This record gives sequence, C-alpha cells and structure tokens, in this order.
Amino acid sequence: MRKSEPPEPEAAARSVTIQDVARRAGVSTATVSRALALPERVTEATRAAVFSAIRETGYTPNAAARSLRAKSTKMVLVLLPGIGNSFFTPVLNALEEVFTEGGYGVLIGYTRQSRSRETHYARVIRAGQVDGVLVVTGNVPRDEEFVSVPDTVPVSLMFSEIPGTPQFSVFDVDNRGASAEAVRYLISQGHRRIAHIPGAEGGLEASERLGGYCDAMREAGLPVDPALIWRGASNFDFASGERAARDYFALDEKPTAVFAAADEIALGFMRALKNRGVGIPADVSVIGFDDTEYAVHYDPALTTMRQPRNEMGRLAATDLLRRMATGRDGTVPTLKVRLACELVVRESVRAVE
Amino acid sequence: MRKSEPPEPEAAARSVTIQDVARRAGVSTATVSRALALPERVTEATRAAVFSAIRETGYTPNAAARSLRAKSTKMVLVLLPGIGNSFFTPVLNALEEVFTEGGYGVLIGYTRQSRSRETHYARVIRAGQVDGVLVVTGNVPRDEEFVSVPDTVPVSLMFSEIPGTPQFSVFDVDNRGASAEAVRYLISQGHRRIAHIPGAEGGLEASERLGGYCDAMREAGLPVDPALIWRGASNFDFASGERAARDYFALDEKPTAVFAAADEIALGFMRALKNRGVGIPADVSVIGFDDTEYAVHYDPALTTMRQPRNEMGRLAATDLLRRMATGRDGTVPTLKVRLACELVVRESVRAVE
DNA sequence: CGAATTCTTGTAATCGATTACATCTACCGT
DNA sequence: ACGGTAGATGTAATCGATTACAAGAATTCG
Repeated sequence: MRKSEPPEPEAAARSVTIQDVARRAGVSTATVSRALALPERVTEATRAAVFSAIRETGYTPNAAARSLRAKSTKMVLVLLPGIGNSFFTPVLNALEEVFTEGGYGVLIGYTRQSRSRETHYARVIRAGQVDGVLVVTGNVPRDEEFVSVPDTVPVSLMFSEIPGTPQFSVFDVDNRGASAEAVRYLISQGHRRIAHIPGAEGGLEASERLGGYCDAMREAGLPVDPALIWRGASNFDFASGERAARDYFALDEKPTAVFAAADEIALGFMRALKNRGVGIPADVSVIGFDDTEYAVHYDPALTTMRQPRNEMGRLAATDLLRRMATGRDGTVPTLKVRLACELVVRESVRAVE
Repeated sequence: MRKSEPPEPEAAARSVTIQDVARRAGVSTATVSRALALPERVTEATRAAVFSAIRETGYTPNAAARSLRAKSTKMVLVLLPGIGNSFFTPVLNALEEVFTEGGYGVLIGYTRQSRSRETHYARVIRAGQVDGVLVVTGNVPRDEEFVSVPDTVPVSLMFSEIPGTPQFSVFDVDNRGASAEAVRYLISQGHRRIAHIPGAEGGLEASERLGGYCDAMREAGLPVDPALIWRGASNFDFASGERAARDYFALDEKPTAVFAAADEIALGFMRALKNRGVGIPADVSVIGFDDTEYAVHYDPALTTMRQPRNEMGRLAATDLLRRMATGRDGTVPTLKVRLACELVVRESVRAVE
C-alpha cells in the first residue's frame, strides 16, 4: 500500500527471486542458497544479512525451479478409486498428516475405474510431477504406449495387492482370514444358517472375503448354500445392501445371520429389513466389515471386523517416505505388510438357541 | 529389454528429454516443442517424424521445466479443515472431476485449525506451486511475516465467506435463511417448543444457523428460551449430538422438536435418545442440516435441509478455472454465489397436536 | 614468517522446456 | 525474372534455483 520501495520503479508486480534477495543482501545468489540450505556454512554476519533481506522482500524459493534442478518435486500422488465412499476419509487424513510432516505435498487423483484417467495419471507420473505414488485400492495406472510407470518412482499399494509385483510395497489386511473369523464368531453365537453379501465382483477383496466365508462354513461342517450368497453388489455401498434385502425376502427359509462384505452394505441391508418390520438382531443378526465411522452410531450399533485404516495409512506413508528418501538406486527393499483385523462386538449380533 | 539403442552407451537410466526426441527426429528442440503445442505450424512430414520419435522414446514433457518457463503449474490447492468428517467427500469428488477435466491437478491440504499448517500452505502458495486456491471452510492461510497470499493467485471460498474480501469468489448457502426455513417447517407441523443444537462456537456457519433459528422463533411469536439452546458442541460431529442429549434429559419440560445444526449432530442426538427409549419422531421430532450420505439411510431417515454440495463444488471449480485461465491482470471479476437449500422431508419429524 | 590448510564467497554451468528472433526456402504477383 | 511475402525451422535466451569449481581470505603450524 505504501510506496516505500523505489529500487525498481517499473517492475512492481513481478515476484521476488533469489536474485532480488542477493542484491539486497549484497551477496551472490549462491550465498543466499547456501544460507538457506546449509546455514552453518556461511558467516554469522552474512547469514543475518541474507535472512533480513529475505524477511524484507518476503522471498519464498520457487518450487518449479527447485524441482527442475533437484529432480524431485516433494510431492506424492495418492490414487483413490473415487466412488463417493467415505471409507477413505480417515485414510486420506492419515496420509496427508504423515506426508506433510515429512515435507511432501499430496496430489490426489480419482481413477474412477476409467482407463483414460489411469492414462492421465500415468502421464503425471512420467512427467516427473511426483516423487512417489500411493495406490489406494485398484489398479496401477499404465499408459497406452506400453510404457509402464518408470521404476525410479516408488509405488505402494493399499488395501489390495497385485500379485506378482515385488517392486511395490503393499499394506493390506488378511481379508480371507478376517472374514473367516467374522463368520466363526457368528457360528460361535449359535448361528448355522448364515448368508453372505459379497462386494462387487472382480475385486480381489470381495473374492477374498467370500473365500473366508466359505472357509469358515466348511470348517464348521456347514453347507455353503448358493442361495445364501447374494450376488449383484455393484459396490461397497448402501444400494448393494438394499438390493440384497430383496434376496432375503424372496427366500423361504431365512438365514439367522448375515455377513456383509462391508459396513455400508450391512447398513443398507439392515435399513431395508427394519423398514419391513424385521428386527435386528431379534430376527436376523448382521456382521459387517471395515468399522467405518457410522458403524458405531447406527441403531443397532454394528458388530464388525475393524480394519486399522489410520494405522495402515501411517505405515504406508512412512514407508513411501523412506523409499523416496533413499537413493533412486532401486536398492530400497519394498515391504509387504499385512495387518491384523479386530472383531468389534456391538449390538447387531445376538446368540441364538 | 532389447539392446537396440546404442547412441549413448553409458547413460541408460536417465529420463528422456526433448533433446533426445529432437535428435532422434533430426530436428531442433524448438520444432519438437512446436509440434506438440501448435501442430498446424509444422509440416506434415516433420510432425510425423516428431511424433514417431516421441512414441519410440516414450517421451513426456517434464512438468517442472514447463512450469518454470510458463510460470504456471496447472495445479490448484484445495484446503480442507480436515477433521475426519465425510461431509467433504462429495465436494472433493466434484472438485477433482472438474479440475482434472480442465487440465489441473489437485493438491490437498488439511489445515486442522492449526496456525503452523496455515503458514505451511501459505508458503506453498507463495512458492508458486499452485495456480489457484480453493478454501473449503475455514481461514485463508497467512504467513507469520505478514506477507499475505499474493494477489496474483486467485482464491475462492466454499461454505463460509470472510466478510470484507471482495478479492475472493465465494460459494455458499444462506445458512441463516435456510435454518429459519427448517424451523418454520417444524412450526408448520405444530411444534411450539423447539430446541436447537448449534455447531461449534466461533464458526460463522454455526452462528448464522443459530440466528436463523432465532429469527423463525421470533417471527412466529415463540419465545427464544436459552434453556433450549444447547451449547457445548465441539464440532459438526456425532459426539456433539450425544453431548446435547444430556441437556435434553436434564430438562424438565422437554421440547417436542429439535433443530440440529448438522446431520451428524442430529444423528448422534437421535442415537443417544433412542438408546434410552425415547422414540423418534414419536416423542421428539428432529431436523438436521446438510443432507449428508447417512441422513437417508438412518432409522428413522432424517428430515433435513440439503446443501447442494456437488453443485457448489462444480461451480466453485469452474469459476476458479475461469479465473486462472484469464490473464493475471487482476481484472477478472470474482463471484459471490449463494445457492438455495432444499428441505428434504423424510421420517424424523411428525406433526403434533 | 611463510607455506599449507581451512573457511567463505563468487562465477558460471546446469536442470528441460518454451519462444522471440533470425534465417532460409518456396511461392506469389507483376 | 525479381522483389516481396509467407511459411518452416533453427539458434539461443530465458525461467529461478542449485552446486561444482575457482578464487580469495583467514587461520594454523612448523
């Protein structure tokens, strides 16, 4: 507002560069750069001069110039599937926190299961716009030109692994084992006729959870009845649960318990049943998977298998930070971390007989 | 895999630059650049040579170099408050979609109401790392050095405005008017004794919604009873609603209806009441605000005022795109867009008397 | 006291793309 | 046929920071 800086009469709107600081402090640009990067390498006096020049000009180093020279952008790309699912909210929260703490920015991308978007993000990676990639469920983006993601950029996977990719770190849970444990819990409560609502077909998680359901049933000597496996889920969402409710009502011999592949599916299912006067857990017990925010607040509160989403996010981010920090020699070992799920007993399952 | 490129025997791991493409196509770097940016300005033949060289080498222009020269990064910063609230999930979805469509990347930042984080993001902006900023609720980051966000970077606000800032575009709703409308609806259903659970104090939205509640009560000649305004919300979350339930039970003369400043507050409140045998809407009617994902799936489904979050996101992103595209002359007019909320009648309010 | 060493600072190359300007070729009209 | 113009391409400056190397100043040590 005040007109108290008349060094350059014309150039007013231009942003302040390291040159301006150097001129003002009476040193070279190299010294300014050093004062910033290695303060102990410059004299007390010069350091003071440089810092006061920085303060007076309001200088901030240009990110693009720095990236160009350093060949590092200090940014990571977090790829999410991007259906409006709040499952990922706490994950993103954990990631942002750890990455910001480590000096990295978080660029997000929603792949939306679209090929063109994957190609788009492959190009972002190849343009050197990010130093690392975190794929939160889904596929690693590949380019139409067969040019895969360069091996110089570390990539990590969360929630679902891609078999045969030792070059990626993986952070997931034992979906099959945890699902079996959930079903075993229902069995321990006296349930014998147990249905399953799987997630969308094609996903590795969904088929693993279905596998766990089958494991537990067989292990207990119970039949795996196709009529009790309600296909047709389009996603891990309410609508899939509501759709499954139709299968429930169409059935003559009802199950006494249901294992849903995700909390949102369980909630949608419960809602549909309650709407038509079916009591939960009075008439049907329901167990979910994930332990999302709403599981505990629903009525009845949902019994579910918890995925430690926050911890997984923190671990995945920390690992990626480590791999990005270590030289690009490709010698940094990747991690395959499988975390334990935890059964959270609440109100939606009751003991029978 | 094949060893068919022996121009540089040593340099193998280096990434491919425009130089490599130029050499391979037998043209200058300028021509390569032109073939990419203005294809009609080069000969058919050269264009073909350049493109095939690009395909063979797998070239992708380096983002940092481009940004440095063009003084534009094609990225926007989206600042979120970052309490683990899924209210913002669909907003982020809409933003990512529009920005990606427009050729911009989305860098996210969670301010978490922390000064140091605001400073951090102020530095990101000043470093020229983004071409625009979208502040989704909360404060515009400022630096400790009093150097504000440069006026060359367009900034937009969503959900809450900051009075006296014509340089920012704003996209919000009429919180006060919509709240009054919600309360008027309760009154129209015969309710006279109506309580309010405000959001966290200090926020503009919370006080506007409280104001709307008061407006509607006064307008109907009803008393604004301080005992019916339950303070102590720490946020727009379940816990605040549960806390408010204590105030409800402590009251001798119960209200017949409650207006909660947010859906999550309403849900937490409802849950706490149902837990102790209070019927909703049999004993108490509840109306929320926002129409988040879970409002429709709760039991009873929540009657609420819908904020058009998706549309707001799309509009805000489109406006920012426009402001970034137009020259940096500061001559691009900002927008103040106030969208209408919509009453969504579901099951949680009943008519009395 | 002078030579060797260390410390501090400056000069200039570099990162990879874009683009103003120069140059050269081809084609036009008269 | 010749000057003029349009079109295609190349040369080199530029964006803003980092850093290898050089050079000068200060310190140490025999």
